[in-house]
Amino acid sequence: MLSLRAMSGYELRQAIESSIGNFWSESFGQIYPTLKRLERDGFVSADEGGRAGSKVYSLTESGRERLGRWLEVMPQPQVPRNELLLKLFFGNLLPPERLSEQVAGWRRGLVAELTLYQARAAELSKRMAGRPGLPFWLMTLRHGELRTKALIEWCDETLAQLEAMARLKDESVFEEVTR
Amino acid sequence: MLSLRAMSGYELRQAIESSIGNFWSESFGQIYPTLKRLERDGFVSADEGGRAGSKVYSLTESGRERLGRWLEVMPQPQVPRNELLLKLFFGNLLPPERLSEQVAGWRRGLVAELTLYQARAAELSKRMAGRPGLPFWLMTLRHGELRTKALIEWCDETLAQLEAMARLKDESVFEEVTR
DNA sequence: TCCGTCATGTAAATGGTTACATGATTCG
DNA sequence: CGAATCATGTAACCATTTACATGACGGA
Repeated sequence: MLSLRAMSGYELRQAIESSIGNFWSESFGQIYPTLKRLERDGFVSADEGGRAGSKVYSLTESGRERLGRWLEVMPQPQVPRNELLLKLFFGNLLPPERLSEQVAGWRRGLVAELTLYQARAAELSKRMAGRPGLPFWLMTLRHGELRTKALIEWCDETLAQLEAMARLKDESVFEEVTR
Repeated sequence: MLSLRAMSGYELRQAIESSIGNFWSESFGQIYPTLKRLERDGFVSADEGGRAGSKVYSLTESGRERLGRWLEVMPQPQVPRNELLLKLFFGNLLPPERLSEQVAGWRRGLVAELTLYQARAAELSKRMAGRPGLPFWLMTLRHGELRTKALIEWCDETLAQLEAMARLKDESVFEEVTR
């Protein structure tokens, strides 16, 4: 983030939240100690900020070089954790309606996410036109868009199946009663 | 996992790896202390295993009830972390070819994942036919399939864009030389 | 003057992996 | 008999969040 512009720790967090918040996040408890460590190691330098006690950090040459080397390293796939899927895996221990609620709730979140991606892409294209980073920023948004669309599709498919299961269960109860 | 059958800590890990490994994982360093804690709290009980010193854990009634209550709680969305996207975000600091390599590498991993999902779904449907959990297990695999397909699509789109960028850069170099 | 935001930081707790140590059993 | 696998466990370390404490500054 400091490669884009010099910032305080506080601004850093806002910048992270508003630009890469969809796929990365950091808390103050991470940011401040890390800035100190980076300063100690000469990767960033601290200057007096506008107000008393505040500091503005900027990337040093050494830091920029280090960033470049880090960017070149292929990231290894991380272990995913998805609590909804974990619960769904044990779905037969729960009435289908309960599961439907959870999937539906998740779907609502995804739809909100999706509209956010699309709005942000439109806004960025205007506000940041000509900036060298723009194509890459749009790529990350597009990733979110495609991913979210696929997951919404999955929710719809899954909800339909769960509903069919619930209907089947009701029918068998009906048969039991009429038999 | 113990709701499916009684297991040792070692088997537990294998079971996790082979069934929900796509969206969850646990290490021995987590498993063994957790089993002790669960036994202390009465959620699981330990019996003598087949070999000396080994224990087979099973879920108690209290544990099954607790599991049921946990299943009902809606999971809150977790903060995602995607290192590839993080690097892509700062893509203008790197030659496009370097980025292409990374995206292509990721794509290879995704393709392998996808074939695994499809193979597993076919195998499960046969081997576990009639089991009450089967529909839910297939749902989690279907999630992986749709998600992975979307991400492969994104990779293709992104690779095309990166290539176009690289071509554009080469052209402008060519112009500089011929001018 | 008081509230909201800007701003920095630390301590405690949590969650999780990795490395290490140890030993039983099985199979070729 | 040696290697692979089954099996349990602990200690160190790393990453991360949350809660807390503190205070500056600007504007209503």
